[in-house]
Amino acid sequence: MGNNKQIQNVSKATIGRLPAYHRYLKERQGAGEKTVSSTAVAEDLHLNAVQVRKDLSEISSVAGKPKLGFDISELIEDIDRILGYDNVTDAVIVGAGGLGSALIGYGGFKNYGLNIVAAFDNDPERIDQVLSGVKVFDSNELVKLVRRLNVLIGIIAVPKAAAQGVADALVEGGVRAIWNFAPVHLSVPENVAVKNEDMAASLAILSKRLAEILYNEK
Amino acid sequence: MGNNKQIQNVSKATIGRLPAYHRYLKERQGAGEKTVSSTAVAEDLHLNAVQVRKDLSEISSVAGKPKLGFDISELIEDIDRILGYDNVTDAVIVGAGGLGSALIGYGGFKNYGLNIVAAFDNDPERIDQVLSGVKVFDSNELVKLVRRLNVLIGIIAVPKAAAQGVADALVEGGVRAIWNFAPVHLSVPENVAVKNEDMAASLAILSKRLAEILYNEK
DNA sequence: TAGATTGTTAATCGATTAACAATC
DNA sequence: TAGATTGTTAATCGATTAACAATC
Repeated sequence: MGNNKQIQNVSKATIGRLPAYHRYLKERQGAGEKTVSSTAVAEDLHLNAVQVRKDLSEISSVAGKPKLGFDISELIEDIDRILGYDNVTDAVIVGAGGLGSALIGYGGFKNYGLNIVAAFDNDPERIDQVLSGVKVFDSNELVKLVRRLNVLIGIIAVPKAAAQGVADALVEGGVRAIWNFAPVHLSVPENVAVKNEDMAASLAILSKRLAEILYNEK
Repeated sequence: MGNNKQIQNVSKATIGRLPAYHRYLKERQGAGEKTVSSTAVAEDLHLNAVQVRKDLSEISSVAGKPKLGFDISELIEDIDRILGYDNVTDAVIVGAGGLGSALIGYGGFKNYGLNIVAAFDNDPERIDQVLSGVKVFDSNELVKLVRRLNVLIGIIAVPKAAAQGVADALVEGGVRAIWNFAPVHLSVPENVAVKNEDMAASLAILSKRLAEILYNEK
């Protein structure tokens, strides 16, 4: 019942699935549906039905109804609130090269509650450019600007040799969460969250599955 | 003992950590070290020492020596072999826009055993371009070309509306593993592996940790 | 030798899945 | 009403962590 479900209470595994539910629910809503059953969600997303039922009942502020299922717009609101999609958070990105500019250009992060307010680079050719509406500043200004803008999230998209230095600067500027696209382990204080986007790890897992598949049909 | 450790026997969680070990070991090797203890690895990568010891003993073809630790170059070779970093696999990428060209330009995948041999796009402005040495072909040629090149891995970096169609074409061409950067669930036959690079899910998990940190010091 | 570090067994933890009664 | 679908408890699974004897 209560309307105060908090992100803290929801398991990490469930949180990781919420974006997929959100996309799916938006899609069904767009198709004019009003309710959805966990059975249907499970089938379409290729998940276990019990898992979906548990996830949805855990996050839903309104109980599902036997025979009917869950109210789609209620669920969407709940996920919006839990993941903070409704109140956008500011972030900065460091590194305006290939990956950095792709991330800036993607633009879709706004839908996920993330608003990139500034980019940083130390290449004079990139400084002062405006990429997809985001201005590139000199890395020297990072600490000062991050502090002034009161930004809590930093995205690292620099070559690996530079990543730790950037992390240090972000922390010094007051950032409390770092999304790291550089293939290195970052050392940060305990009270700063780091999420590594480790492409090599993803690729390793995909290769493992591929190897299994090929092996099984040998 | 035996030199035939296979990727199949190693747990998924361990596989996911191997790339980080690999990077770390390369670094120590570069610094002139010959052996390394799991205690040291654990400390530097902020992992649990028992976990590291278990991972390393699981993958190492040569047992670690009490007091000394593991032989660095042996470990590197073992990981190379398990993850297939030693025998490069060909892949194609579909979508040569912002993210696609960033991935192509990254180039570092070769170190991870992945060689991008062709790109596809349906935008006439992009077709026939050569990005970082990779030629962009017309998407119409995808099935034919993938089949002819005998490529087993496909990378999807197209807008979400196009992703399922691309997946179908890749499968038709004979691809057995798909690395999907589009924010959609793909339906593929059972004997095709899919690894979703779900940025929204990563971001959700990072936001959760940030929320916890801020909550705890409220 | 002494002790740092290994390998392995057992305990714990978190997440998934199975089973089933409750109910719209 | 009948039955599809929920919510919840218990069983299972995989992964992590703790404990400790073996050993270079």
